[in-house]
Amino acid sequence: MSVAVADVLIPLALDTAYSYAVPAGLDLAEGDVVQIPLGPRETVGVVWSLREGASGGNLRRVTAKVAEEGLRPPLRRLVDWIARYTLAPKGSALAMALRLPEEGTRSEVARIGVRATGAAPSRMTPARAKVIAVAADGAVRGKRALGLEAGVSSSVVEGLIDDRVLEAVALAPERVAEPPDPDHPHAPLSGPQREAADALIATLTAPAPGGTAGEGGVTLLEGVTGAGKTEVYFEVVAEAVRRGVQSLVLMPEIALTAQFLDRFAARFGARPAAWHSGIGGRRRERIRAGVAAGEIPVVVGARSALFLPFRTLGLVVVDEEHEAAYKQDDGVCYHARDMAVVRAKLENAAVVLASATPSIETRVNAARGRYRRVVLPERFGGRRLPEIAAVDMRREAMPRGRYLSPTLTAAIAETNARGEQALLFLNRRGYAPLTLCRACGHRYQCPNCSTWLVEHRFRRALVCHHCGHAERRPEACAACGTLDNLAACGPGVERIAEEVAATFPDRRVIVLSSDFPGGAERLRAELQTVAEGGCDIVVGTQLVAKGHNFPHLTLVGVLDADIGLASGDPRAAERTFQLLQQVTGRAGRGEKPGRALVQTYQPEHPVIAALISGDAERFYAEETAAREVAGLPPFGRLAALIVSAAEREAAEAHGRALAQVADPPPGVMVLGPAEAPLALVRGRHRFRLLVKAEREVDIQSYLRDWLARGPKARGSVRVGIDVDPQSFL
DNA sequence: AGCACGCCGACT
DNA sequence: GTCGGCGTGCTC
Repeated sequence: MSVAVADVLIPLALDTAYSYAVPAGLDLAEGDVVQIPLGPRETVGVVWSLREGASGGNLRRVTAKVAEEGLRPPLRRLVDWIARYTLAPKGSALAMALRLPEEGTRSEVARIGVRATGAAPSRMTPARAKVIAVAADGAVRGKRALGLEAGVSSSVVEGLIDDRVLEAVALAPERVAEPPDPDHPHAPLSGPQREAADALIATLTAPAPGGTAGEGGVTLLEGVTGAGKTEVYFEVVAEAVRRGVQSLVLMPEIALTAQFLDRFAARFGARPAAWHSGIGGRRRERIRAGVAAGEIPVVVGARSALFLPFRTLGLVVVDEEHEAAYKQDDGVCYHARDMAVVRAKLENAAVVLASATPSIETRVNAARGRYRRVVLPERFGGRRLPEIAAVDMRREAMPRGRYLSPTLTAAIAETNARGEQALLFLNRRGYAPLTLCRACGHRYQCPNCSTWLVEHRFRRALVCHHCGHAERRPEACAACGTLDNLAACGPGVERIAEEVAATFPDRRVIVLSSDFPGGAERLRAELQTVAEGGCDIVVGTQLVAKGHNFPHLTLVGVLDADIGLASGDPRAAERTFQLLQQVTGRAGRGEKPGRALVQTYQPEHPVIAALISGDAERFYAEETAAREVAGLPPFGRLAALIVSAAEREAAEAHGRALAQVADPPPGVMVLGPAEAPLALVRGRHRFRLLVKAEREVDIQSYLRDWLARGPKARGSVRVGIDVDPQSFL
C-alpha cells in the first residue's frame, strides 16, 4: 500500500518541508497553497513536492487546498535559491513570496453596480429625475458614483432600486491599475536616447511580432544625471507591453513618489500598479491577484515587489541600481538588485540596471562582459553638466567658527544676484557634531552607543544619531558643573544656516534634513517651495542629493567634501564619490547652466580629483585596482569561512560546503556555501553576522569582538549581502 | 509564528 | 513561598 504524500513548506523559520498525507480525492499539484495542521493550529503552506510514501504511516493530513493560484516553478526556485544563498530557512524565504492574505481580507466584498431597466418609476421627484437622466444611457455605474454624478444622495438610488427602475448588477472589482498604453502620445526621444532604447529592446526575450527574440541577460544603462534614463527604460517597458510580457520596475522606496508615478502616467496615459510598504490590505491583494492573472502588465515597486507572482515576467528594471536601500538587512538578508538578476534569469527575462553612478560591482560585471553596457553620455536637451571646481581650504582665509569660504560666499552672492538658487550641501544633521565643556573638556557621549551626541539647537537637545537617544541640552557641565561653558565643535546644517543668515540677512533660506520639523508632509511642501523658486539658499543634507528636481538651482556648494573619506568602510571612497557626483549634478538642470564648488582640504585625493575632472572611469578603475591591492575583491566576496572542527560534522550534515581558515575564534564556526554570506553557529545557537568590511581579517576581528560581548549583549548579528550572486547561478 | 516548558529574579 | 520574565525547543 502506498499513499500520496505532500512535502509542504510552511512560511515560518523552518528549513525543511513537512510531510502530510494527501486525502483521497484531493487533487494537488506542486506549488499549490494548502491548509495544514501544525501543532495545535491550522496554517497554510505550499506543496514543495509530491511523492508516493510507503504505507499510510502516521502522517497528519492536508486539510484543504486554498483557492489561490499556486506558486509557479520560477518563483519556487527563487525561494529555494534565496534560502540557500542567504542561509535563511527556506520557510522564511517562502514567507516573502507568500505574504499571507492580511487579517480581515474579507472574501472580496463584491462591488455593486446599477443600471437602468427602462421601467418607469411609480412616483417621480426632482431628485429621481436627475438620477434617471444620468442613468438613461444604460451604462453600469457604481451606486455611489451614480448618486454623485446626479448630485443626489445614495438613498435616492436605493429607492429607485426598490422601485425596479434600476437593477443591481455585480461589478468587476475596482482596478488597481489602468492598462498602460505603450503608444500613448509622448515627447520624442533624443537620438542617443533612441539608440540606447533600441539596444535595450534588442535584449528582450519576448519576440517582436514576426521578429526575433533577444537573449536576455543584464544590461547596465549608465547615464549622467539629467541624461533621461527614465525615458529610455520607459521605452523598453512600452515595448515589453506591446509584446505581451509583464515588466517590473524596482526603485528604492524613497524614489517611489507620486511625482514618479505621474511621470509614468504622462508616458503611458495611466498610472502603473505601485507596490511598496504603504500599500496595504485589499489593494495589496488585488495587485497580487492582478499580477498573477497577468492582467497587470507593469508594476513599479520597492524591494518586496521582487516576490510578486508574475505570470509572464519579461523585463526587470532596477532603477538607481547602486542604492544601498536595495539591501534588506533584517529577516532574510538580500540585495534586491542581485535577487532581481536571479529572478530574471529564472524567468528568462531581460534586466536593465539603471544608474548615473553605478556601483563598483556592477561596473566590474560590465567590464568583465557579464553585463552589457549602454551609455548615455550627455544631458538631455543639450544641457551641460555643471562645471565643478575645488576650493582648496588650505588657501582660504577662514575665520574661526566659520565654514563658508570667501570663494563660495562670493559665488552665492553672484548666483542670487542673477535671481538663481544656491544649494549648500553638508551631510551632517543638527547644529554641531560634538559638544564639549570648555572648563574640563568633558565630551557628551551617548549612554548606549560609543558615539558623540549631536547638538540640535532648534530642538534644544543633544541627540545620538545612532540610536535616537535624546536629552535636554544641559545648562551646566555634567562633569564639572561649570555653567554655560559648552563649546559646539564643528558644523551641522543648522550651524551653516546660521552662518548664511548672518552673511546674507535678506535672503530666504531653507534647511532640509531628514529630521525636518513637521514630518514628511511639510518636508514635501518645502521641497515644492524650493522647486518653484521660493527660496534663495538651501542648506541640506544627503536628503537633497536626489529626488525632487530644482530647476532654479545653478550653484551647488559642497561644504566639506572630505567627510566620509576617512571612515574605515571599504566602500567609503565609492560612496563619497557617488554622493558628491549626485549632489553637484543637481546644478543647472533647468534653463541656465550650473556650477559646483567643492570645499576640500585634500584636492588631490582620488575621489575629489575624479569629481573635479569628471573622469569617473579613471576613478573606478583606480578604486577597483586599489581594492585588489588591498586584498579586497572588487565586490564583497568572502574568501574564506571560519570553522571549528568540533562543529564541522554537523555543518556538513546540513550539506554546506565548508572551508577552514587559520585561527578561528574558539567554539565558533561560520557556515555557508563557499563565498556566500555566513551564518554563525555557536553551541546550539545560530546567528547571522553583519560584516560591513569585506576582508577576511575584518570578519575575524569582528567575530572576536562580537563573541567577547556575547549574544545577550548583542542580540543577533548578520552577515553582509555584498556578494555576487552570479557565481551561484 | 505560536505555544509549552523550565529556570532564575522580585515581590503580594 | 509564588508570579512571570525570556531563553529554548517543537511543530510533519
